[in-house]
Amino acid sequence: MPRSFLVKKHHSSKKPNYGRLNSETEEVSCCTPKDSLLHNDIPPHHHCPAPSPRLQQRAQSSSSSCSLSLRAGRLHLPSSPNASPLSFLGHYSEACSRSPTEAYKPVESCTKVNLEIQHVAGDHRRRESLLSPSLPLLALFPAIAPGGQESFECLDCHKEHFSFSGLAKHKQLQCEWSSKKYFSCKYCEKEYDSLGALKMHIRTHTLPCVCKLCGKAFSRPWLLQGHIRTHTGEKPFSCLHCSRAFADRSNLRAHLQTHSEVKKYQCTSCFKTFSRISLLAKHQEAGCPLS
DNA sequence: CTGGGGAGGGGGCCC
DNA sequence: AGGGCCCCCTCCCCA
Repeated sequence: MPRSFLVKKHHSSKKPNYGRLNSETEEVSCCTPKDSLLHNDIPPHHHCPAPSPRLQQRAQSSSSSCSLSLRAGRLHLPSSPNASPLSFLGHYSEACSRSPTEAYKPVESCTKVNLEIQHVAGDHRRRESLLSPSLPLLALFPAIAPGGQESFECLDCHKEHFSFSGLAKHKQLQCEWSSKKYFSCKYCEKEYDSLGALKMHIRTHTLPCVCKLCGKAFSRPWLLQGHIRTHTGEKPFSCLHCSRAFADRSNLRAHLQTHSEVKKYQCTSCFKTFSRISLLAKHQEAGCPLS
């Protein structure tokens, strides 16, 4: 049943880091733009698919640093336990020396590439703890501006900076995109701006509350409670105007509308009122005679 | 077709 | 952070 009207929409295609959250009690995920790149755009298997649409879009959009970032994700970078994020600057020139086609060519071990990136991610996270909010990994790769000067692009808002510290400060204090976190559901496309909201949503997939009487599963305990009332016949919500009682408060509220001469929902054309918005919608869809 | 009841689901808020 | 509750909503069914 579609409930999309209740879901917050973000103009973001962020995807979660499920590996990180699988260690938690529920399979939920948090991702920043950085995480998205680390864990989704660079595939952790051996078949290196084409660059993701997001990266392709960025690569085509203009910035040389974006282009580099894409290549770096496909390059077979040597492992070094002491590698810092900036050690990848050395690979920058290697990447630029290759043609785009070559740079995108699948390498022998994408897993190793992925591990390298993960290593940088770990290093990056240490840096991140000092420069919170997060710094995207790929922002650590400089581009060469037309004048020959290195520039560092914020991959969230695409603003360029001429020093790493400038970029860091921007990410920490100015970039609105970087300060936002998105939490995406692994079972569907919905995104939330808080972990709690996502956990709540994921319960609608996992349905942890099971009725002992009929086995039907629900997302929340109080939904199960309401369902159990259908077995017991309990109706704790009574109408003050008549003798009717209801098992559900919402249904009592809807019922109370029937006692009101002026219903809550009114047609703006004929001014007829309806007890439910769905009835008003039906009225308008059927074609209000005065509209 | 309309109105209403029953059942269930969603996010948000509060504690 | 998690549970309980609230409010709003939809869908199905029936009179």
